[in-house]
Amino acid sequence: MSNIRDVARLAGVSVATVSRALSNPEKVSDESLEKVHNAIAQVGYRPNMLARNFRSARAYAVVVLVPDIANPFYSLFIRALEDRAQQKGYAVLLGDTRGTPEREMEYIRRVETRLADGIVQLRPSSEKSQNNIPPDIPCVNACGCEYTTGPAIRIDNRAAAKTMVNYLISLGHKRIGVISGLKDNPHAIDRLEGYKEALADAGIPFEKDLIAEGDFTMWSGLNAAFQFCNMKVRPTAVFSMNDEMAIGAMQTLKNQGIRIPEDMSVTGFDDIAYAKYSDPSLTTISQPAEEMGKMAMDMLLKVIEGEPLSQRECVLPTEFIIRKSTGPAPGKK
Amino acid sequence: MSNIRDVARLAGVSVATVSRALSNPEKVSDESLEKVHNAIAQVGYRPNMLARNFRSARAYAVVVLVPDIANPFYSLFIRALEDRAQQKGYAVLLGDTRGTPEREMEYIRRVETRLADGIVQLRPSSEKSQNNIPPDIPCVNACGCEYTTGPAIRIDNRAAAKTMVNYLISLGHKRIGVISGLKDNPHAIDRLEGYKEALADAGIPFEKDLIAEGDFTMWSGLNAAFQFCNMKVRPTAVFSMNDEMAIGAMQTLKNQGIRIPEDMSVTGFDDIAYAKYSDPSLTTISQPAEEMGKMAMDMLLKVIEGEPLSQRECVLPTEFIIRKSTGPAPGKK
DNA sequence: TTGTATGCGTTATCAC
DNA sequence: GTGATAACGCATACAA
Repeated sequence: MSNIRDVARLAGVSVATVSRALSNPEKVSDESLEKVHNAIAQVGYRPNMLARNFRSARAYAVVVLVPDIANPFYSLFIRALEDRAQQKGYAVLLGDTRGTPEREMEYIRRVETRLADGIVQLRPSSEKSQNNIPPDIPCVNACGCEYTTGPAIRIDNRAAAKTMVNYLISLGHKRIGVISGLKDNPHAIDRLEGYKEALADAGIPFEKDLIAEGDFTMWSGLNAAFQFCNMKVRPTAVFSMNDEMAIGAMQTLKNQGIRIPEDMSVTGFDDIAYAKYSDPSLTTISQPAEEMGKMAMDMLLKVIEGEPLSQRECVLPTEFIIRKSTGPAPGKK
Repeated sequence: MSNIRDVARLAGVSVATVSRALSNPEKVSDESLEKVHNAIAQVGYRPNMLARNFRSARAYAVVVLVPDIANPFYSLFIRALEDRAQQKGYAVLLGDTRGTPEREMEYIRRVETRLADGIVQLRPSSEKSQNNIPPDIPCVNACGCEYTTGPAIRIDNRAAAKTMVNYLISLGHKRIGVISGLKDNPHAIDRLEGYKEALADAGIPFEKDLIAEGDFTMWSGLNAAFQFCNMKVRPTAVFSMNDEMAIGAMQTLKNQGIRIPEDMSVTGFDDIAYAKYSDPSLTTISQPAEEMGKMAMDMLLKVIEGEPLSQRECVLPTEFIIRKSTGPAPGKK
C-alpha cells in the first residue's frame, strides 16, 4: 500500500507538497500539481483517512441513535440524514439501541473515544427519562417532541393531535377512543394533551376508560382494539398515536365485523408508506421525516463546527391527511 | 483531553503498561492494573480510538451497501447485521446507494481509504450488472441471489418461487400472472425461472403476456395490477415477486371489484411485517432476513481477519407461509 | 513483568 | 511555492 512519501518521491517533490496538492491545491503551482497527480495515478495512491482523521482529531462521522431502524418512520428519517451527511463528507454510524440504555451508552462511548464527532438522538426523552448524553458532546435531538434541552428538531405533537381530534368531532364523533403509546412516552404525553384540549374545547368530558395503552407496534394496536370492541358503549372513532397501531387496530375491528368508517372511524399518525395502502386507507398526520433528517444533520454539523445556531429548536409543520378510514359518526350525515 | 501519557504519569508506570492494561490485561500484574485503573478513573481518560485504529491500521467498521434503507426487508437485515457488528466491536457505516453507481463508488472509496475494513453488499448483481467492488477489498454478498462470485449469503429464489407457483397450481390455477421486478434484476430472473419450471412441470404453457414488470415498489404493483384487470381472460392468480407490489396490486384489484381470493389469488415474497396485516393477509415466502444479517457479518469478519471460509456461499432456507390471499381457482373447490 | 524507543501517515509550522 | 521536520496518541519490538 503506497503512502504519501512514495508519491512525493516519484513526483520529485516533498511530502508537504503532495499533502497540499490534495487539500489546498490553490497553494501549489500547476507544474507541481500535475507531477503529483501523475504520480498518484501511477502508484494508485489512496490517502489513508485513518491517519488524516487521527491527525486532524476528527472522525468525520456521526452516530444516529435510533430506537428501531425497522420502523418505517425512522428509516425514512435516516435515509435523509445519511444523504445529507454524505454530501457533507460525513459518515453515519448506525446506532440501533433496541431501547436499551446499555446499547445507548455503547454508542455514546463511541464519540467519547473519538470514533464519531456527534450524535443525532431519535429517542424521545422527557424530564423523567433523561437521555444520558454528557453535555459536552455535540448532540441534536430529532425525536420530534418537546421537553428537550439541547438543540432540537421537532413537530408540534399537541397541535397535530388536536387538529385530528377536532376533525373527528366535526364529523359528529363524541365518544373517541385513543390508542396511546406507553404512558410515559413523551410523544404519547404530548398527543394526549392535544386530544384533551380538543375535547375540552368541544365540551366533551374526558373519560379515562377510552384510553388504551399500546407501544407503537402493530401488534399492540391489534390488541388495544379489543378493548374498544368489548365496551358496552363503543367509541365511534379511534385516534391511534401512530399508523402501525392503527393498522393493527383496523385488523381487529374488521375481524369483529365492525365496518370502517361506517361503524367506526380510525386515524393514525406519521403517514408511513403503508398508510396509503391499508384497507381502508388511513386518515393520518404526516411528519416531514426527510426534512427532519436533513435539518438534524445540518444542525449537528453546526454544533460540531462550533458555529452558533440561529435557533435552539426548530419546529416543523405537519400535514393533516384525510383518507378513507374516517367518516361521519353513525347516525349523522 | 487526557491521553495515555497522563495516565501513565499519574499511575507511576510507563505508557506501555497502560496500553497493555487496556488491550492485554493478562500481561500486566494485578498491582499495575489497579494503579492504572485508578489513574484512568481519576483523570476520566478515554482512549483515542482514532489513534488506536490508525496505529493498528484497522477501522473496526464495515460499510453496508443497501439500495434503500426504507425497504422493510433491508432494514430488518441491517438491524441484525448491526447487532452482530456491535457484539464484535465493529461499527456499521450506512451506505444507502439509492441505486446510483456514483454513490456506491463513494462508499467503496471509503474502504479504499481505510475508513472501513470491508463491505456487505445488498445490491443484487448479475453477470451484466457487475458490482464494481475491486477484488482486493473484503466483501460479502448478501443480496440473496445467485450469480455472485465472492463469498455470499443467499436463498434459493428459484426453488422458493417454484414452491409458491406449485401451490397455486395445486389450488387449480392455470392462468397465473406475475408481477416481476425489472427484467434484468437478478432476483426477478431467478424467481421467474422458478415460475417457469413450475408451469412446465404441470404442463401449462408459458405466456409472455402474463408477466407485468414492476420495480419492487407498492406503486408499481398497483400499476401492474391494471394490466391484469384489463385482460380479456384474466388470470385467476397473481404471483408477485415481493410483498410491497402484492399489497399495491391488491389495492387495485379490490378497487376494481375483484374479490381476493375468491376471484383472484395474490401471493407475495419476503414476508415483511405488513404482509400479516394486509387485507387480506398475504400468502408469501419468508426470507430469514435476520439470520442473513448475522451470517453476513460473521462471514465478512472472517474475510477481514483472513480466516478461511468453510464454504464460499451459504444458502439459507426460506419458509412458505399460507395466509388468506390465496384460495381455490374460481369454479374449483 | 516492565520500560524505552520507534514508527504508523498525515498535516502544519516554520524557514527558505 | 516549496521542503524539512515536528507533532498527533497509541501499540509494539526489544531490552532489561
